[in-house]
Amino acid sequence: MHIHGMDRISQTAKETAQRCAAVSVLRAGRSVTRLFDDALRPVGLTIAQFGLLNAIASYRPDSISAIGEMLNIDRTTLSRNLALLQREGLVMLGTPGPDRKREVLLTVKGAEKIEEALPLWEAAQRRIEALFEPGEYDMLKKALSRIRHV
Amino acid sequence: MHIHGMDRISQTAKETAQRCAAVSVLRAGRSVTRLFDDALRPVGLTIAQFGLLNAIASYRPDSISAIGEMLNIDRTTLSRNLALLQREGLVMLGTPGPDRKREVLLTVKGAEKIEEALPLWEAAQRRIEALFEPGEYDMLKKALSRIRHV
DNA sequence: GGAAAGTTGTTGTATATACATTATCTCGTA
DNA sequence: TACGAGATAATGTATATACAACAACTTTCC
Repeated sequence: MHIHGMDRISQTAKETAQRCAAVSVLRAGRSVTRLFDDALRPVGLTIAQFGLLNAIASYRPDSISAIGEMLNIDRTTLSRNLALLQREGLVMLGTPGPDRKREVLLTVKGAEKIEEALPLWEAAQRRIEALFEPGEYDMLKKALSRIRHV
Repeated sequence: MHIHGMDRISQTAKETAQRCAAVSVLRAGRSVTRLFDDALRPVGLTIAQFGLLNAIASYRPDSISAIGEMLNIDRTTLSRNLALLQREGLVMLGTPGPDRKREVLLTVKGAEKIEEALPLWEAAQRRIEALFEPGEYDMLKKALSRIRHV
């Protein structure tokens, strides 16, 4: 096919942009972030914070690094994100053991915050799921999980 | 099924974490970001910057906001990201017209940077595509694009 | 036993992201 | 014509993210 009004670099750039996995995933990431952040704003949580609280509630991690492996987040990022949640009284960080690990615990206030946020999260989550046919959403999650383990 | 050693909130939290679209997408996003950032480090670009340069090369946007619509990025974010690329001499921002729009142009140095980065990007991109069967990757992109337009 | 290597967490720095607000301009309309 | 609505960009502020470097501890291996 002949290409009109477009020089070579522009054409290559267009193909790159269309093909790039990072462009696709990150663009969708900004959309979901906006959707869930908007939904959770009334309870004063971002979706990142809600996800972090849920990870802690799920697994009672015995170290900060353990959360990092679950969520694929760098320890140094978590160090700061947890400091914020601690400041808000939603989590407690145990004193470092002899191996320097710090247990991470949900406070009562943190558990209540999750409960409070849950229906707001559910509404947003349904908006996403409604975009897909049955089974399709699970396939998407499987595909994303494959990327995660690259 | 009976649940062992797990209280109610922990069980709910686990289900939430498994189901949450934001957790899936953002976790994959951190992985791809790391993969591409590592790949592009030798040429001094992040994948966000490479994506932005490619968008500019593709469409010669007549305003900052126009890039935002393409990439689903807030104008205020772009304002700062572009200032950085301008500082590096990779893009030029036109002087605001009477309607306050600023054209965004790739410099020669910017075009060269894209060329230089392209093989590094290609290698990383192939690593992602290799995770999927033929056609599967396209389905993933379609699914993500549906989320993008939520 | 002791040095090297690995693990864990923190801090300095830089980039990415978006909301709220502000400044400036255009345009439609009363 | 003036005025308000909308578009456009910049800036203040806050969160999210990760790499480099560091401190402190454990483990491994000679």
